[in-house]
Amino acid sequence: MPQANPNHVFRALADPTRRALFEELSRQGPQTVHALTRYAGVSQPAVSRHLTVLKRAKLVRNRRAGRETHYRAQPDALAPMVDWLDHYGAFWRERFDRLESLLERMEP
Amino acid sequence: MPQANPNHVFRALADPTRRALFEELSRQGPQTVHALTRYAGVSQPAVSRHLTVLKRAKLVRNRRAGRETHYRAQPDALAPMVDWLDHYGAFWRERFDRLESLLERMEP
DNA sequence: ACAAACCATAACCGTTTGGTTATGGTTTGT
DNA sequence: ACAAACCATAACCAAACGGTTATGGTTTGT
Repeated sequence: MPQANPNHVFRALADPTRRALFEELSRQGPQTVHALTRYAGVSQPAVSRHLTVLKRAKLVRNRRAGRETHYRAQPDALAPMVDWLDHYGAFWRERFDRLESLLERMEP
Repeated sequence: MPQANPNHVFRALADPTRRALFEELSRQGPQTVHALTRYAGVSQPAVSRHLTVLKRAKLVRNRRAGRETHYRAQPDALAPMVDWLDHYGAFWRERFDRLESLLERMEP
């Protein structure tokens, strides 16, 4: 499974409304566009286009079911961002390395 | 030390040129605007403004030394992004939880 | 069969963004 | 003292963004 363009991921999550949509899908599970529209506080077309952007970043998947479309979060698409932080965020790297070294001492 | 606005962090890192600047500072250490301009491939004023955006997100700090300004990466400002991923990225959370549970079994 | 519900796309609009050149202030080197 | 170097800010511009209303295509319910 080819990783999504990191650029797409970073760009998609730069907008607070899109982050909120992704968060909602992560917490509450799959939902229709209608439900997400009620949640988001912007118009339905706006939600649709935000979802399109998230989809291009592979952060969500959709499944058509009759007249409604169900969207679900695809959290493993965050991998490029995690990798980036892993690489360039010393704060994070430290925290991770500490655990990993413990892990290695545990299972040599 | 109050965490930077998560919005600022996400927005700042959404631009590839700004990410490149932050990466360069992370890898090579502090550098002047001049050096960063040679690296970035855009004009000096453009670099200056990108650095201002990164600074608002607290991702970089600057120190004036005579006529030059030295910028350095401030990786712990990535914390809001790490926290967010920790919360909403199942992929990531799994990886982390697995290590943490091992850690707990080690040090009860 | 028909009206209503659901969703995506189009068309439009003001604002933000990311780039440029121009300029000016401070500091350095000669 | 003066020219050059370094940097930030201003002014400007095209493109991208995020929102809206309008519209049309499917699907559902009566």
